[in-house]
Amino acid sequence: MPRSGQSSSTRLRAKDRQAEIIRAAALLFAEKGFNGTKTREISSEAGVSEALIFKHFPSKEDLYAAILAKESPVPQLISQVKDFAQNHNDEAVFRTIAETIVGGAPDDGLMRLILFSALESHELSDMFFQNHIRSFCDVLAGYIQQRIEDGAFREISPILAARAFMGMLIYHRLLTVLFQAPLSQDPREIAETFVTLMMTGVRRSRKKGDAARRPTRATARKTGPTNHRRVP
Amino acid sequence: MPRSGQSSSTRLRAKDRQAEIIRAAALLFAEKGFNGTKTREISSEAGVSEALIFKHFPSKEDLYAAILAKESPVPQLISQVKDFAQNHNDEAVFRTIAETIVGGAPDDGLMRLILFSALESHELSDMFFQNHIRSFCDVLAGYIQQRIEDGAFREISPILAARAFMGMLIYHRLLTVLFQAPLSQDPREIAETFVTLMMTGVRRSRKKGDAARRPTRATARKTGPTNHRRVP
DNA sequence: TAATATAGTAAGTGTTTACTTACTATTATT
DNA sequence: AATAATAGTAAGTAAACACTTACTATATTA
Repeated sequence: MPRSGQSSSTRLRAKDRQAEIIRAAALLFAEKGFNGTKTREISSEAGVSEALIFKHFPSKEDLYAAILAKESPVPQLISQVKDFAQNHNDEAVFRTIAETIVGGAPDDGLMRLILFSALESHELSDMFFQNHIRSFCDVLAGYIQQRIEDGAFREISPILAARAFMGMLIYHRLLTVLFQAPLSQDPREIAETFVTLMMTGVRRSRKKGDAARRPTRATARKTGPTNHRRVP
Repeated sequence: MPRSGQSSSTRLRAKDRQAEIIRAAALLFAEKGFNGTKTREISSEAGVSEALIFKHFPSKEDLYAAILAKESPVPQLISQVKDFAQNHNDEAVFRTIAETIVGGAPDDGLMRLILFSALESHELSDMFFQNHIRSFCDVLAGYIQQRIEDGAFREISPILAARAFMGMLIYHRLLTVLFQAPLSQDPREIAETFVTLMMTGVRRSRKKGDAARRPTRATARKTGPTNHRRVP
């Protein structure tokens, strides 16, 4: 008689089982971090024995790496934004980004994974950050730079302007993810407030002599047209 | 002969020793989080035996709680801001906050502690967050609300405007703390860029009919004058 | 200075943890 | 149907962990 007992679950192909283990592990790593998650919990969540995890992944570290290595949904958004950017549709560019992020992307689990991996400074953290956050800032900074050259935006450091906008959105997301601090407004309303604030802040006003008191030209030029690729 | 051996260190009073242990522990908790830090490491960093830690703190959890319970340097900044606020000195209000945060407060260790405690969701995390972050938003939102009533700022949700500004600053700080993504500009220049962006974005423009296309009055009023205390 | 309280440690203890070993059950191939 | 390969597990193991115990050293005070 079969001694294996209560295993009523199906027997899967290696790839499918790995995917299932990754799913379970990602859930727990996002919830409790790398050090806070035990391999026994992962196996339990995946519905398999602990030993099987090590059949598929040499170590807990490797399993974690496999999760961080999964590609992000960000590039899709970026290409979407680039379409609007080519048409110089400022409002669409900002609104698309704002509504996506305020609307809940990256989702709570991914947000927590990004933060945990950054804090616990895994080898792949930098790449993970690059994929999910920095690429956004780079694209946006590039667009702002171009719009300054067009004369549509006032002279402002493109990197800082991009960081400022992403800051509004990511910080908002951070508060909701980390501290369950929900707002009464609905996401689209929130997004629009941020977009309006940003666009009012960067648009060149029609009237002359509003550009404040410091040598703005120096600031905008000092960063240079290529510099925005190096820092988020 | 004294068998205790290499202990050339001084014998301290309980309070001083506790402070030293807390210092060592805060350093390590900020670096590796609660689960990533071992009591043996703490004792080593503090230069005492592991047993002594448990003489002073019943458990590792209690030690962590003692660190989170320490009061923050934030209230001082808040009172400073309130002075400017009473004089309706918009630029000073925003600039003081911006220069403080961009200038490096909270420091790297505190930033990491806040994030770790939020992610690992300790009992005291909420209070810790309240003390270090939310109070800022509350004060700022209150000020913005008042300036809207003064007619100095356009009608915008005070909570969202406050979040937006704090977002620029905290996100900027986050990037430098977590990803060592330094900028070529000096902190004051960076702060000023954020301040200008924010003030341009919220100030009521002199010309009529600039307030965009949506019913701004509804948005600003819906949150109400007291609502900004409930959410960051 | 003897008594007493305080500050400190060396050497454990039971439990948990990442990972292994030695085996069984199921599927695919010939 | 026999063979080989794959998918899976029960029962470990050595090390690491938070925390104790039983003791020693140094102050303070009557």
